[in-house]
Amino acid sequence: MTTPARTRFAPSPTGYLHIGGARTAIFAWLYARHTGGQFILRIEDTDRKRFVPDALDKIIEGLRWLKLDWDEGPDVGGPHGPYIQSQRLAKYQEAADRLVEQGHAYRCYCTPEELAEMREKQQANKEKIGYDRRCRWLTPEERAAKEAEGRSWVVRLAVPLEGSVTFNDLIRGEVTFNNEELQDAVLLKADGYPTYHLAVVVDDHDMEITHVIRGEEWISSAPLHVHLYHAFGWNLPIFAHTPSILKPSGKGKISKRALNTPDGSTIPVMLHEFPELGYLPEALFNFLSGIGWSLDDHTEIYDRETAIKHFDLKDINPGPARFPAEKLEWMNGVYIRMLSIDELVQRLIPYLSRDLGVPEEELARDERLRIIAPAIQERLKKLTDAAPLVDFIFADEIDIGDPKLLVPRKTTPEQTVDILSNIIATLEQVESWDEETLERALRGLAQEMGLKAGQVFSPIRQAVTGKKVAPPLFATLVAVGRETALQRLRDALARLQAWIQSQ
RNA sequence: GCCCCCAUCGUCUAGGGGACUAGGAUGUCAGCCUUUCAAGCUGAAGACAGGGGUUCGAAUCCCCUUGGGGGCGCCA
Repeated sequence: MTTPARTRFAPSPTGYLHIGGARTAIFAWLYARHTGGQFILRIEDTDRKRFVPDALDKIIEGLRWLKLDWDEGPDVGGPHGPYIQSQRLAKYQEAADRLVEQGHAYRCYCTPEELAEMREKQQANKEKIGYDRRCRWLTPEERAAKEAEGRSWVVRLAVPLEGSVTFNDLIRGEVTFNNEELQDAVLLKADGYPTYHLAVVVDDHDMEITHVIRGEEWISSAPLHVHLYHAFGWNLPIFAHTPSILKPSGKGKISKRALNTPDGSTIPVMLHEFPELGYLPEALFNFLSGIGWSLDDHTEIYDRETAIKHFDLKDINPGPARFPAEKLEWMNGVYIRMLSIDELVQRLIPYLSRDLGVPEEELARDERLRIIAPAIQERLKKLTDAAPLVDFIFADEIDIGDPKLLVPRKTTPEQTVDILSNIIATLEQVESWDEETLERALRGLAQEMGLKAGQVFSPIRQAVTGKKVAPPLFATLVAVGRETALQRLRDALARLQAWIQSQ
């Protein structure tokens, strides 16, 4: 067994959590659980301008829905709290002061306007863009003058001017940057809030994080963090930069809003959208864990216990991956089919209630739903697919549409009148209303009339469900019930006759 | 523009010098099953980006090219 790891997921409430972030969270969670360590949730809310009020709730809801539990976090507490960065400001300020005192950082008095001007000039002259470190070289007198002016300031890291930094990434191996490429990044903003760079390093150290697992967009700021760890005199954690998930088109990484797939359908990208769209959390978990990582060379469907057992950060494939949307549809269907009937019904109820306008308690009591459930189970890719498959059961009246739809292929309307009459007669006399009896009776009728089974079945389907495509016929009839089914057949017959007359 | 990361079937992946005539899955196509639609079963097509090395031997190691991704904010 590996030594217990402390990993964390640190979302920022500046927006909702997308599946790329959710996948990183899954990896961090899996590794903590695999090593028997702890998983920590930390909120990085140091950007006061971009704060989105309900983002945090949505993020937490989503993580809980995925059943990622954390051992320490804003809502559960822990020995290293608080776990919300805006409540830890004093720590960052102290840390920044310390760096300034020791000469690892300095106060910069440049205004945003001055910096913008500088960048413009750099662009115009095709120079390298970046802070020119003008405040790094200020003499004590100049500094005193700026302070006396009452100018506000930020704290910047005094990055080494020469040499290079190398750090080890568990997924990618050694990564080296020349110090010349690095910026004197801002650590503490004028409003007293830390930037990401200061806050992560201070918190990860403070919270004893052993493995920093985050998206690959952070890889280019990792050298900054390494310098910060050195400046503080702290040991480096182990880094693991997760590959990003690209749009299905492969153009750019996944961002906000639903995505268009090549076949014209759309897929959601925000974690909180998945529940309402009928995806199962265990399916999404399995699916997301399989992007950039695989259990072995042949297993696709596995539960989280199995994933925990086999997971290792070093097995993550470093290459970016497109979002394989079709595979999720398939996998969600697999998970739906693995549900017991009781569980399927339970999970279906909220969706049917929402889409059909029937109260949940009523659906829970309605045995017709339980009867039809086995018949629709293998037809569902998402829980939301159920409503259009069963709506006829709960409808007061069926719109059969064009009466011609009652007429099977290779059959005339007149013959269909005959067929329907016989069906009604047969069903009126059937001794019991169960699938087996109905099938025997209706197949017998077809044979008697010298018809193919489909010629008898399809008018029934159309009359009872109003659809060309519906769940298997006998289960459908049983679910609808004898009286309703017969009534719908009689209505259909009447409409067909009326239509023939009018021709 | 500069820096960093990456590169196996359309897509997600297995592979970490000989076990590779490159495995699985999805998607596609065909057949079977069949009352519609599914599901299921069977089968087919389908990849080591290109070029140089290293080696007896390279999908696997090195270099270059190409292509993709990311970063270059008082945003995370």
